Amino acid sequence: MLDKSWRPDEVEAKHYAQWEKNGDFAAGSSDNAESYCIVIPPPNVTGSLHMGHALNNTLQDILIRRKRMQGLNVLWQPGTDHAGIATQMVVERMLEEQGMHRRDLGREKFLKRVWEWKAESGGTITGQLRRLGASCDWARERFTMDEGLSRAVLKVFVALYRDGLIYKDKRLVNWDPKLHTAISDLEVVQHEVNGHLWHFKYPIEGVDKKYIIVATTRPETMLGDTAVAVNPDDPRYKDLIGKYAILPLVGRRLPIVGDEHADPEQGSGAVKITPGHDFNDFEVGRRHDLEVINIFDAEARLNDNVPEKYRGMDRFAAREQVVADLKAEGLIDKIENHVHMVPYGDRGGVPVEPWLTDQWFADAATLAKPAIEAVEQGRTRFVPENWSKTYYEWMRNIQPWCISRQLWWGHQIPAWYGPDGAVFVEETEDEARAAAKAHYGKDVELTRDPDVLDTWFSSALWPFSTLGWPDQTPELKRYYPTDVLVTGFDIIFFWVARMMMMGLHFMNAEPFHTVYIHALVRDAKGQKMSKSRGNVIDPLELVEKYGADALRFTLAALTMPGRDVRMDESRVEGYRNFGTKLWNAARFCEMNQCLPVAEFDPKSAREPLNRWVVGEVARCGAEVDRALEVYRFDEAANAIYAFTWNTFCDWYVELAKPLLSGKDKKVADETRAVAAWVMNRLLRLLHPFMPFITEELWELFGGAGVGRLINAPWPEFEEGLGDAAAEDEIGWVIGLVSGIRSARSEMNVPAAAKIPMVLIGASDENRKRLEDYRGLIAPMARLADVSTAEAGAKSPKGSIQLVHREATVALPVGDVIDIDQEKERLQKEIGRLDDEISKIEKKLGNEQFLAKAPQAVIDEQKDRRADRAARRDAVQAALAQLQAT
RNA sequence: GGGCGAUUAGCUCAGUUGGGAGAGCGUCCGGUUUACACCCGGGAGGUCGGCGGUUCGAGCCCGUCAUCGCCCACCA
Repeated sequence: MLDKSWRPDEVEAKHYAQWEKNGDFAAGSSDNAESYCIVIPPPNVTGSLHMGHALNNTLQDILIRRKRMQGLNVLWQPGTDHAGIATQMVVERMLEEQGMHRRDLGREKFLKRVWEWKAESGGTITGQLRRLGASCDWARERFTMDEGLSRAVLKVFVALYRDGLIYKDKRLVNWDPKLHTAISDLEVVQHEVNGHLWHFKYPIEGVDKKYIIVATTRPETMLGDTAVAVNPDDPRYKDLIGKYAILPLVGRRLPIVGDEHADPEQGSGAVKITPGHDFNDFEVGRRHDLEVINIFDAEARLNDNVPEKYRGMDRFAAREQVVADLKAEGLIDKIENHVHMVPYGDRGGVPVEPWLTDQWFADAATLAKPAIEAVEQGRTRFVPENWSKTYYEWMRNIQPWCISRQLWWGHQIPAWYGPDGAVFVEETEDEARAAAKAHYGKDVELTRDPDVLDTWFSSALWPFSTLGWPDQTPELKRYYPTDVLVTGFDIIFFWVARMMMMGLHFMNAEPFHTVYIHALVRDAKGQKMSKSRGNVIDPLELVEKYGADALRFTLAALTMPGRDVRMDESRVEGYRNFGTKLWNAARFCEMNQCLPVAEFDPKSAREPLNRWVVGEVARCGAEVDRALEVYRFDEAANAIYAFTWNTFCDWYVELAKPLLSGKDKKVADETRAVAAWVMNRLLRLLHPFMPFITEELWELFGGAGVGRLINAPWPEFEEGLGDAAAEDEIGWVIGLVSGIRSARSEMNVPAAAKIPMVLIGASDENRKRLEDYRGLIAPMARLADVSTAEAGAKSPKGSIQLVHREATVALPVGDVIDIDQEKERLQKEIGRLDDEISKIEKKLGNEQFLAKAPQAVIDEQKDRRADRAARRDAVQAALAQLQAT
């Protein structure tokens, strides 16, 4: 016997362990069955599960479990990412707590520490994914720095280098002065800052007391100025072009150049040019062949290229000093308050500095072309579709991708330098040595490039590197291209775009046919979850409290296209209750011996109630299929929820009670078989969403010798289950019971009062129905008796009539009803109906409507008019009778 | 500046070939009846952001304004 309520904690671990032990998650290895593959977005190896992961992996698991049940050759490829900067920072912070710096340890020992940390914490997140129920093929788990995946990285790097698609260049990059590394454009985030706009006066050379005014938000960079630009068409400054200004504090001569970059509308119209520390100025410098002066060191402290007094100062201290010094010299025109955007490193949390360094770049523009075409041609499809626009926008304007990082944790760049700086890019040191020997004609000392690759470089290879590439494995052949990638919009650029580029370049085929983009998970108020806001909801706490099934179902039900998921604990609670509801329905079935009957054919059911519910579950199944095919997780979840609670529990189970306890054993047996059959189908439909509770209940409803639910076939419903007649009859019963309940409540009939009912003036069909279903209706509507009377018959003295469709129901209530109150209620009802009727009349009186509306719509309106008119008359009659009493 | 999205019940949100305003939660009333109080039954509550247009008919289509959110770019 099942317990009274569902205890997730007791069974979840048990079932997961069994699934894993039985190899239920293992990829199918048959080449015959159709294959279905999802590669997991690899979480950071040292991370822990947050709500975004929970959503992302729940959706994948739903897709995967369903396809597995459908008998496809399924692989859900799991793994983790080494997460270069993030992981290195964590270990650095741990060292810091011991008063150490990574440089104290040296590269080798530091890396050893990182690997130790990985060994220590690397299992956390995969353990948490298991807790969630994720049915990944764990035996195939990969890590981006595994031997195999590292080999793929080297091969890709060398190949792209040889194709000229990777190159080394000296240009301005975003430099993170805290982490001491270059970062890509994508890793820069703009923060709004309340700052100032300083207007400086630069003296014009050879003209006493004449100045050109330039404005800046970054005074300290003036120490690196090498020109002043004005717009060539600006009449104010035209004459100054070709002349020189003198840089205060430094004394350098600055050519005044004419350049379109200077906007006459902005500031003073003249702009200081610092080619070494500003992307726009760098371009201006190129156009005018200006000197590029680097004034910062790696920590953004001023270096020896500035006057002595500023050397070694932090950039912000230097800013104050420069302003003070200029002020002292009377060279500040004015200072305005100014709100502007300042670029920050997304990891380091300090403003990044445009800095001139040697870096490796990938020619993203070239790689992007086929990736754009793949989406244009529909070989890869975004769901929801509008994300393709975002993708195009970025891909068509893509900049060179800076792929080198001045870190230690990651894939070290396979480039070796000879004594004269000649570079040898090879997959191994031996090959580099050989290449160097061929180049120099003798063995020389080589030094390896110390930089590592951007983490996203290896992630870009994930869909094929995890399947074994560069080896031609059976898995690679069977599962690439993969089917769907499930991810959040925040990494379309970082990851999706790059996988497209690399996949198309190296595999000659798009890495996935569908990219399903889901939203962000926010808190109940719609705020982004963040540690600083303190509104982070830990998915594992919710799992602890309500069970993994409840969290999963919540995430699925809240996943609507184009809208963020607002995680409200009350919803999780509600879906936990849903699990309990299902549990109790199962318990009811168990108590009534509603257990699977072998070879039972639902079409053989004779009772309309049974025929009806069979049709309803088939309809629910069709809806789940339809919704999941178009990634409408919410609609699928809601269909199951509504069927389970409203259809099955609220009506079927209740209406079945009299049948189960009735004298007709055949009917009771049929009902038992149908109830069990429905539970069986329901559990299968629900399994992808709520794998644990359904697996637990499968022991009861799976039937003899069918094994575990995870391996059960996805339900397919043949045509013609249920029928229109049964639907009609049960619909009528439900409508009648609802009507009576509503009237009882409005008439304040005590709930416990069992009263007789007379159905007056019903059609022959409905009189028959009432006869047929009185046994079902009476207990549901708490009636003592049910009978019918001819049309126009008076209801028994002291009774109340209520109107149901074409019929009038008289409820004799003795003295429990307040007659005046009831009169009032009927008056109101008449008023409502009159309003509705006049609305319809107006419509039907409109010639244009009659001329132009489709016939079906017109007929519908006529039916409504007839229905409402009949009800109005009936209520009117009831009122008249009431007044006569 | 460019793009995307939102605005419907107290709250969170559904609502597609344009034709009777919905769900969950909350609230109020009433209830232990073959499972379930993590339950059952019933009710109240909405000028569908404003204005204009198309249409016989608009929550839905078009225009416009307002407010809010996100992404990209720029901001001397």
